[in-house]
Amino acid sequence: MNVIEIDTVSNEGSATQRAYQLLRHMIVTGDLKPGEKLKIDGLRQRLDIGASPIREALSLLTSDNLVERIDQRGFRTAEISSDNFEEILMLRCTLEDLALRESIEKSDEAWEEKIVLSHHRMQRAKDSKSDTFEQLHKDFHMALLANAASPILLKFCSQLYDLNIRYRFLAGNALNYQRRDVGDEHKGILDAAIARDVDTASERLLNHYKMTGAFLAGLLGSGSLT
Amino acid sequence: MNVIEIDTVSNEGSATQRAYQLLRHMIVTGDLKPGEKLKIDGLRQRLDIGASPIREALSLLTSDNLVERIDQRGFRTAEISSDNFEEILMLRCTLEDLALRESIEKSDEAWEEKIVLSHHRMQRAKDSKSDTFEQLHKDFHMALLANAASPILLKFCSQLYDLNIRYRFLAGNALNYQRRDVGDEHKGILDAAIARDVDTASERLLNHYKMTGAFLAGLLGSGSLT
DNA sequence: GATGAGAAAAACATCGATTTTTCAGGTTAT
DNA sequence: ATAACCTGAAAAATCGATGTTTTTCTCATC
Repeated sequence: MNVIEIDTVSNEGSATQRAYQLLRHMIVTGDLKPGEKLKIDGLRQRLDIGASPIREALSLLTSDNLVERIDQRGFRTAEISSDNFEEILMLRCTLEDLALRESIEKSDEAWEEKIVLSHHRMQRAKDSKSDTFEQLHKDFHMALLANAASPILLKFCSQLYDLNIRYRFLAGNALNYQRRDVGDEHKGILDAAIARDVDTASERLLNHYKMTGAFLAGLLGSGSLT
Repeated sequence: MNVIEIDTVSNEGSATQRAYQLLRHMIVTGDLKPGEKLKIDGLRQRLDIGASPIREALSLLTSDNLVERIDQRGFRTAEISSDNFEEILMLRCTLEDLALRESIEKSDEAWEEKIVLSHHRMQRAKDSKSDTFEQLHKDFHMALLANAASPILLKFCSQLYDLNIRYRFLAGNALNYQRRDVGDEHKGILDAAIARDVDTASERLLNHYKMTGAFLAGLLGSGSLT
């Protein structure tokens, strides 16, 4: 048993997990374009992972709505459309509202400390590489909901978050995103959550989504993404 | 369009699709018990399908929350618990309410005809083999929602339906289920939907779920399923 | 009688090769 | 000119074999 950790990132976990993470990242960030055909052989070479793990990873992504599987005809990345975007936005508002209320209702000190911490980490990374910021941004939003004792609901929220962020990346993320006063919005949500003010927190959270949503919907409508 | 028996699935489509359908059926009906280890080799022999398609099918089922994957340690069916059941019930009520309202709002004659037809088919199969009835029962419920132009929402509803029906099967489905006046409840929902009476339809639908839910929650609480 | 090391067995994960299916282009018949 | 029909290349799906990890079992030791 040789414990030789040469390449921590690329060699830990199963090949399937690695393929899943890599592919998801590539799709969400737009590295693989909407509707693009995903040829097994091409990906096999590009990721240096065998066909079976790639196939399994793509099957997993299918259920995340990031990949479509066409029987006997392979896989392709999910298409984008303004209808699709609006549905995601609508569902996020409904489900995150639900989750946030439950999360705050069950709140305790440990949870409070976690959201403060993840907010701080996100703030600190405001100007760093967008990948890092985006991860911390997701962490913050999921931390807000994390106290809801509803695993399925949280899974839905996480999926919808990724579907949504994909549109943001496709629109050229950081550029326009951090220009609005998102910092203030996050602080506002955090404060209301700490104060256990459910209604205010929820209202601010949904507003936060709808603002970004309206902006992206504009882009989609104008056809600059298709 | 022909109403085909489920058994005809044996040779059509890809091996992965077959494995997926078969396994899902086996899990939902309780043929594979909650928490049971799913040994690839055993399933390979039992279904007469190679390991790769089975693996892929299990990956798909993982994202349906019917199977859990433990890295490097294989697959097992999802556990059951009363918490899990209550979450499913809660989410179904929220999401189906949403979908039903949108579906009725966008209603047209074609949709109206479809729900009448699927209701009739379900009624006709009331006394037949439970598998057939259950399929038509799901068809009816999904037909009610089908007009909602929200593919993701419908997918969530379908997933939650399967998660829920699993509990019904585990409780010894048909036995107690058809004893209550479920026929009347269905008719009531159908009538309200045809009349485009959104509030009544939604109220009846949710009641329909909560009645079954309360019964099953009782069983779960008493520990007769665990 | 409990414990823990180490070996054997089982099961998982992955790869390479083979089979099956689809797709594109050109050909023939109407 | 168009539609139906081949045909070969490309890709997907699947199988069988192989390498690794986990689990089980044995047996000596405390």
